[in-house]
Amino acid sequence: MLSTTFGALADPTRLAVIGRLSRGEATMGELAEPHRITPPAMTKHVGVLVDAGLVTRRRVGRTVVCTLRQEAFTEVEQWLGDLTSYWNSTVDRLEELLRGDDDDH
Amino acid sequence: MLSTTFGALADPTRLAVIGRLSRGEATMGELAEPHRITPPAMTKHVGVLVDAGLVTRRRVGRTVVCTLRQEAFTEVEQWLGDLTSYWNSTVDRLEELLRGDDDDH
DNA sequence: AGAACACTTCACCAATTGGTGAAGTGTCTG
DNA sequence: CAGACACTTCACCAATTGGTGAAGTGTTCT
Repeated sequence: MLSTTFGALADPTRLAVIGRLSRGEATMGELAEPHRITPPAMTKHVGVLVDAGLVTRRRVGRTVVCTLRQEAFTEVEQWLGDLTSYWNSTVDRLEELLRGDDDDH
Repeated sequence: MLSTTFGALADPTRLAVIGRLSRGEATMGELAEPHRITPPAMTKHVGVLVDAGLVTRRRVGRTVVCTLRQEAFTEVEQWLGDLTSYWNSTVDRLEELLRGDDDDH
């Protein structure tokens, strides 16, 4: 569900993790490092992102490497696109009309 | 904060409210009607959306009319744009390389 | 084999969230 | 002015969330 995706993004730490992962893969330790946070807390945060389908985890040696699943963001893009395209086709036109910017009529 | 915005969108009822308001203004009653939910619950949901800056409320007679604040979504658009533009400029190129689709080099 | 490392799982806690019914506030209608 | 109407505020509740320290798991290093 889309609300689950937004729920996963509804936390500054997790948003920062997404930002970090958008620059490339990272281990749990690398993700935790900039945030004054304990390992269990980061495990939970990444768990939320994995459950929402935004991130994948795999074991590499004794580390765990996390990767962003770009496909998961297409749903959000779609939703936002639908929302804003509607405005562009109706509200903006109406505003133009109200302002009198009706040159092309 | 962006995480607050996502937090406001992290609920199916509130997502439906946003969808409804994208088609035009609506009263609290109109917003509550399709969701088997009590008035206090809808007051809370809309309150969350107002606090996040996504919606404005104004009294009209004895009803309360809600309106979407489109500007609030530009922050999300910006964030999503940054995220995906990065993939388009690097990851896709890398994948092309790995697949051997390097015709234009 | 034993120690160090990089997490994860396991209680556990305080704060927040989504819901409720009951009572309160402001507005229109007869 | 009395009642109906459209909410909102007020406790209150159960479930979820974000955090912790302590103990457990799997991997590498010596």
